[in-house]
Amino acid sequence: MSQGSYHHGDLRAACLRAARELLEEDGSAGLSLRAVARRAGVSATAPYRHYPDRDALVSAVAAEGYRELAGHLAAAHPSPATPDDLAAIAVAYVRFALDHPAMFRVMFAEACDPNNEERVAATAAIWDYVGGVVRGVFPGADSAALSNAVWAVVHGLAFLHLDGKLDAATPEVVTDQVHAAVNALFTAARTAAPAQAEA
Amino acid sequence: MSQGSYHHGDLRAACLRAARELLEEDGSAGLSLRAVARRAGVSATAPYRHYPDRDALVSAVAAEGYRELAGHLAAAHPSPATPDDLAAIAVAYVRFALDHPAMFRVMFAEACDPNNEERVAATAAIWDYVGGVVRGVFPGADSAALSNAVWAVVHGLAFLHLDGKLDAATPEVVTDQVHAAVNALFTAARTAAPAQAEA
DNA sequence: TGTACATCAGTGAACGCGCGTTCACTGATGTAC
DNA sequence: TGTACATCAGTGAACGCGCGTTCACTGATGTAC
Repeated sequence: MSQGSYHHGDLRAACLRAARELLEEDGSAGLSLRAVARRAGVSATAPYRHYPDRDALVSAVAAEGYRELAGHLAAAHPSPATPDDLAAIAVAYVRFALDHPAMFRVMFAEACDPNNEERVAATAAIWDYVGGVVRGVFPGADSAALSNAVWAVVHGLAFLHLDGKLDAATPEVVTDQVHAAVNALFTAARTAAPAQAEA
Repeated sequence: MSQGSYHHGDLRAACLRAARELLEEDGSAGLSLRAVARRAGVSATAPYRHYPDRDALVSAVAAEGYRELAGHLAAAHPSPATPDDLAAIAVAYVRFALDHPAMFRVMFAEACDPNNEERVAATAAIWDYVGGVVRGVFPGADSAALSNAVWAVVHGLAFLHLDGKLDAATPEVVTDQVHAAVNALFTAARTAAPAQAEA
């Protein structure tokens, strides 16, 4: 009973749901407390019972997004061990971004205040996850640097597709591009300039 | 005389300058036509002489950013031929993002309408530039896929640093991390899982 | 060189809008006796 | 079981704000004769 069925039923959850819908429909510009209240069928000030201010609601949306992304990645491959497995996870990451574009932006764009514990924890969790994958796929590598690099590749692909800088006409095209990009990266080094190849 | 010294002198340029200052000071939330006019010392409606609406001004800022980024990259290394040269360009890309965070976001974030010719052309120019670098450093590779991958790495590193997901305490730290990430990527493949290494 | 005129950059008042947030309130729910 | 009360989720009016944009205007500049 602690957070269910009072007057409205569960306004806290309803606000979150409304916020995500607005986000997907109108982008982050459309995400206002008043619009959320309107969509939840409630007075403009009702959400203040559950969120101290607008930022709190936005952070809650971001937190939910982080949890979903983590689940989505874990589901893509249970125990990745090869570059191909890694590519599958990369595809899942990019697909998540394209499936929830506005939420993905909320998760990773400027409103991110470094003081919000939930966000810091979520970021750390992603980093740890990527680190684990990298250590599994490339044992013995400089895992910190490589984790950054791998995260950057998938994150960059996600944003470039999201922003229309790369062709994202169909999910299949995106999947192929992500696969191709990751594979290209890991085969390029083998044919790299002699200066490094002989080192 | 076509676009200099009329009443104000050159309000068009003054608006652009004011817009960039506001962007760096308050983020994109602070970028309003009224604020631009205020900062340029001019009435709220004066900018309409030079920009039909707010979007036009924002697009002009983005276009300027693209031009500067291109120049910055070209200056980082005149004729890149090795992975190290490529790393130097990666550093330049990330540094540009951190030096002009709000403008970088304007250039690459959601407001990007696919119909704006200036933006499409700028994107194509960056892609071509990266493609040229990649072909120089990795002759014989799948240059389209690898170009996407390389752009994604630098773009991802830029955004992750920008959003505080990676440590960006000092320029030196960032430089080192970018170098490390790029190097890790191009050495990882050589120690990659056998499944691919033997293919 | 001097005057009349056209151009058009910049003005200032006004519009309607949606926003975040406050406040005192109402009325349904759960609880103590 | 029934009544009195406390709690607190949701209400609705109101606030001040800055925004984008319109409109008729003013007045400095450049140009034609």
